[in-house]
Amino acid sequence: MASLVVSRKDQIIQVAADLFKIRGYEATSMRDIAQQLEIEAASLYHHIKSKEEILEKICFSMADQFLTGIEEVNDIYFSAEEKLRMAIKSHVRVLTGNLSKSTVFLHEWRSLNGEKLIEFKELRDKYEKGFKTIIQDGINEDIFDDVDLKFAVLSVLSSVNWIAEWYRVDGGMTADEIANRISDFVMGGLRKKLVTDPHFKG
Amino acid sequence: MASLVVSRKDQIIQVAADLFKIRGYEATSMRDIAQQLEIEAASLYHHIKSKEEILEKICFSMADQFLTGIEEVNDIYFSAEEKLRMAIKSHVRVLTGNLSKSTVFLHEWRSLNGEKLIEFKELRDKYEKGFKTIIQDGINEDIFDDVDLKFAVLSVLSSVNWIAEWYRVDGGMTADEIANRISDFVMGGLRKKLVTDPHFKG
DNA sequence: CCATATGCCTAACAAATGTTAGACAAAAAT
DNA sequence: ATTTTTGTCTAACATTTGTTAGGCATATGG
Repeated sequence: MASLVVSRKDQIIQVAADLFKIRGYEATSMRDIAQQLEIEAASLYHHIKSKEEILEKICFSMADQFLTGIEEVNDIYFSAEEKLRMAIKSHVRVLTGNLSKSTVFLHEWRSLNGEKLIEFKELRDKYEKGFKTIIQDGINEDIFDDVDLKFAVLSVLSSVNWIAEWYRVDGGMTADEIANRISDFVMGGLRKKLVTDPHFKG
Repeated sequence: MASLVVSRKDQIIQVAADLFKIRGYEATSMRDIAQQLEIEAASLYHHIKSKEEILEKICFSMADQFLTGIEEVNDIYFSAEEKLRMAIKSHVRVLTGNLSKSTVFLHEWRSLNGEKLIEFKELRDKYEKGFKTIIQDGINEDIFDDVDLKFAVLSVLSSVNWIAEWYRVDGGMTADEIANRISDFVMGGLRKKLVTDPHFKG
């Protein structure tokens, strides 16, 4: 079943993700996807149940990766700052690891319907909660400013998520370099302003 | 022509923007828009030329507002920090002033075609350049860290743009409050780390 | 060597899409 | 009072959409 070579189904999903990223889910037709694979649209249905199944597979597989990352970080005992840096690193790695799928995860999930949509939103909230926990830890540890929690989380998530809008694989920055710079940046906004050394770089 | 009461055309565009924000441009049909106005789809065409014209009107009117804001800021002589705070304030005001249209401006512009798409991208680049100028000023003035310019701009824009994802009119925060908090936050990431006073709040 | 599974094809479908044409009523302008 | 404008309607259109049915070929496994 699962093998080293990419299954046809996975190929379809990846190609679909690439198109969804560029044109959006609704603007991408099954014939567009098929054309990219040089087959007919009807042939896709021997591998997938429906167009929406493709979207579900993308959204939930990414949700899974993002969640796994932050859960691992929260399981380990570390300082809040260390945790936040690790969480950001994990996030950027997942995101840059599959940019197309990540973009779909971030923007196209609203095309999900019914139970799947509810389920997805729950996972998304769970992920936000993971960051919230870390920042709350930081406030408790007196490391971070006592900023409004929700606001801080949103600021952090906005910084990391916007990467999907501008990151290019050949842009010269590795995932970890980006993660470090973002960490420095948001840390500057969160950390207690006690610094004396002008060359301090966090 | 232009009057105090909202023209039918403007009503259509506003209703369309609201739907585009929720479901996306492609997923919103002319019949959806018509239904919201309690008329038939065909009736829309006495006011607008095409579905895409609606999208164009939304995208370019918002681009105009955002650009006007930052140009005003850059015309005035002020410190870079002051300018950045003003630019952020202007941005948040425009954004919260019409959340639906702003969201369309941020996410649905890719459904534009041909010349209009190119034109729009130019305006968008021009806006980014406005922020870039401010931050460059700050670096020259030795107020901001010598961060990579492009990276800093993207960080700032990510912070302000993500607001569209979570801001609710009844959420208890005014536009200016949000602007101030974001300013504090990004300033923490940009400003030279020379602070000694632990109660310093920028 | 045969049976089965895999992967693709053509053809077709019902539904939904953006849009046009032409008619009719009410309001505004002359 | 009559013309013009404005705003809507019904009806229809060509196209595109996601999807299904059924068939044919190649590879796989007994």
